[in-house]
Amino acid sequence: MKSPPSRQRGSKELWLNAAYELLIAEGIDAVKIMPLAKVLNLSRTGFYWFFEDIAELHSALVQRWESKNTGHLIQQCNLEASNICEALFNLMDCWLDPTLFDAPFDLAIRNWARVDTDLEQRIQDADRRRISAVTRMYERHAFSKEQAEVRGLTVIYTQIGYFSMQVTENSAERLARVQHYVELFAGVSPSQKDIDAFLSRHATS
Amino acid sequence: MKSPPSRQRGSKELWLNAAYELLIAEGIDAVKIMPLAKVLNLSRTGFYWFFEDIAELHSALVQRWESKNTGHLIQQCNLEASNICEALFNLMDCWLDPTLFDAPFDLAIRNWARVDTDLEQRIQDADRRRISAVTRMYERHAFSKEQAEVRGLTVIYTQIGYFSMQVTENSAERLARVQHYVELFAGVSPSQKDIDAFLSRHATS
DNA sequence: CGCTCAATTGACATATGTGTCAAGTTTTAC
DNA sequence: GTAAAACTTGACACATATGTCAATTGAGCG
Repeated sequence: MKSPPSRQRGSKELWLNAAYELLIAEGIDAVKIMPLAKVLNLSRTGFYWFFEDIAELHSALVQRWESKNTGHLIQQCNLEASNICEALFNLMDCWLDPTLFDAPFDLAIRNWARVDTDLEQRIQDADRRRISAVTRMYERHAFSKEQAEVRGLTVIYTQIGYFSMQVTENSAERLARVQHYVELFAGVSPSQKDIDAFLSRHATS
Repeated sequence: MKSPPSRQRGSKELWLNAAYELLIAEGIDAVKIMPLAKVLNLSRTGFYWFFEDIAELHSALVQRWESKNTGHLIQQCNLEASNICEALFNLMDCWLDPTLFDAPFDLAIRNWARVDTDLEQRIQDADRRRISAVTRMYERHAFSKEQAEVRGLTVIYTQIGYFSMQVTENSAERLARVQHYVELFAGVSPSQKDIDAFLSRHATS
């Protein structure tokens, strides 16, 4: 059995978390052992007790990403909804709830993939799964295959574009804007009932 | 007067062009003097004859970007159009004509800005100008201020998202898709006349 | 107490990057 | 033809990164 860890100073998680923070803040090129050691106040070489080399740290970061963002997005698309607006509001929850979707993480991984062929492949798989989930959502709400596809693509592009541009709106602005996005992507105005349900989900406590 | 240059091996443009290629291919962290020298088959130190230091090279890259992408996008928004679909088709020319909009360059600069505060400021200015141009385009075609704004934002986000995701469609697919984007962003189907005008502009010779 | 083993460390070897400088080599212009 | 301007170079000094290794620390246990 695992006894209470009562670890010494370092640990795999400690290094990994610091790497995650650096990746998000400055991109993969900043994720280097020496700066991490400085931040953690550990000796640089201690790193090698937990990881084979820097490649292993990098791949641990990718695993963390894979087991997070895409899953939640697809889950939101598959929630029960009685009309397209309600379904879109469910999806838009990802825009507003950081526990559902870690946008800075997604962005950082995406930028990294620009210089890493393997990772690019994995991203494109994830993107296909996301787009397909949104497209099927449209199809369930009586959109033609072609309409569903264009709207599925556009919704995902818009989300990535929004995050890529690092828009700084306060949450009230964003919340108000979402209703208009839903109208645009649905092609019809959402009912007051659906708007209210959405707003109450995101009410500031 | 300036006599015909008939340069020796190096030149400011030579280094700058190589830097531009590297920036696009691998991001700003790859734009370093040693690799550039290797590519150009020049000695590393020759660089310092043309540039003060690496910061000057970087700032030359930003200047090149500023004097290119945003201008053309705004220009396309301001073209005369008799309806919103025609106007959107004009804008979408930027998606299809690399001389109007250098998408990889835009992306590379955008990623770079994530770790450079000054540059981030300049990008956000450019984004504001782009969004405002699209918004005013909608307003000229009788959209309400609020509608125009949401649609202006969405069009720009979609464009950035599309390029960020490095979608690989062949030009026929993309051309077909554009018509559906126009329909979505206009809220009405484009006339056959407007479609034809658009298609003939982008006919493969 | 002192053994053991997980965790940590500093010294070493090596690679890649920046920037300076004095000494060269071409061109061009008179 | 020659002198000045335009350009190139290798040697040097220095900083930051990766990875190996043998020696050391220190917590817990018998």
